[in-house]
Amino acid sequence: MIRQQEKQEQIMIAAVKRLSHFGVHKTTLGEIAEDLGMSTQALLYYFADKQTLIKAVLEYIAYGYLLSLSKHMALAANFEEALIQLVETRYEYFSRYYMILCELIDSDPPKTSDLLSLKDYLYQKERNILISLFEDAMAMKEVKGSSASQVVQLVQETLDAFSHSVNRSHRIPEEGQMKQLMEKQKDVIKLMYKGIAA
Amino acid sequence: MIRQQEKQEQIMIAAVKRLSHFGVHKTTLGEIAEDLGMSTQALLYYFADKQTLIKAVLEYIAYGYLLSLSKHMALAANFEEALIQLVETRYEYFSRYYMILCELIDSDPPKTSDLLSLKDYLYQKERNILISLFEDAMAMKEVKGSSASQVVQLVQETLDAFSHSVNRSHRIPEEGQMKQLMEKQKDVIKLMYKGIAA
DNA sequence: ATTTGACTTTTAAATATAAAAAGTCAGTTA
DNA sequence: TAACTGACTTTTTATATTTAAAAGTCAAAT
Repeated sequence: MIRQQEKQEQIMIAAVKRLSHFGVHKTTLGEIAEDLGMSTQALLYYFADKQTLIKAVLEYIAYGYLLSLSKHMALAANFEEALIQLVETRYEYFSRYYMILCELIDSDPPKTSDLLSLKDYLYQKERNILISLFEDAMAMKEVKGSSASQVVQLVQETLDAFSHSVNRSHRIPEEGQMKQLMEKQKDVIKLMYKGIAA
Repeated sequence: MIRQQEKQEQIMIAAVKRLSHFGVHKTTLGEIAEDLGMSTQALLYYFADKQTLIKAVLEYIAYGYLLSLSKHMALAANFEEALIQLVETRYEYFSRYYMILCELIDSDPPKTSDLLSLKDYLYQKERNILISLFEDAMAMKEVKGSSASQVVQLVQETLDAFSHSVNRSHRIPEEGQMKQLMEKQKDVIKLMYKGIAA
């Protein structure tokens, strides 16, 4: 029982490494297994199939993101700072796991509803964190009173829009391009913030 | 001489029709020629090759866009209205010529510098129109004093980002999806406007 | 409970083939 | 001589065929 979980974690760690370097398509179960000195079939014993493993990896990443986001948000002195932290945390995770994420987010044959619902879940969680902070900011008269969920959703969608504009044309994006994008996101967010600030 | 230009225009009109329905890849010179009751080679007499024809078509569209934009902008009572007109005019052209535009904007083998520079040209012209209006608005104390070109560029890039987020996954976007996108763009623009309003 | 060996099925990459479209050009037509 | 055609070559695109690799199954072994 205990060993089982340990092994699963080992596999996931190895999988994350491979996947974040080469993406889903260019990573085989055999390679992940080899990194751990085990056979493909042995690996399959712990994860029913590739899809299951990938789902586990994504949940692992999502969990880490939400944790990191909460931490950074907690440190922010006000809502504007929190928004900047949001952009930075998104950037960090997006560029670290770019290869995995983009293959799954904008895959041509729409992926299993499993993954879509994970995305929705993540989106929802992130929104809840932001809404809560926005409401605090309203209470503190930092921002004008308005529909928290509406404003927050717009923020999310705007950041998403910018993210989408990255990987156009299937090339691997350069580090610099990513950073530049983040700066743009910050600029827009700051301007939007001015629009809601009290 | 006169006839030459006439014929070229006829061809361009026919080309625009075909291209805006089926896009560049799915439209052949033969089809365009057939619509006009002429042979492919006859058509080739007026346009050296396909690329040249397409370039002409794009310039035609770009010209129309800038004209339409100027007209709508002139009617706007203030800068905020002008921005809304910008979103609407973009939407109109983007959805009308979607098939042509997206194939050229996000083509995998980066298209000839010809087309890229046309895009830059269009971008620049649009920016100039906006900068001029922004400066007027500054003079009228409608908006806070700030770097016109910086603000305008941010507006352009934000709208672009949203446009990019459409055609993900290569499907033909639905009318409703497009409209929804435009509404999002308006929301963001309005919020950004609040951030710059005096 | 965990792993392996021998297997089948599925998916992806590489190659070849055929068809359509693009483009050339000498020569005809008005 | 501007406008076009016919016969042609080259290029691109689509489709089928093959090949190899990866994914997945399962009875049997440890």
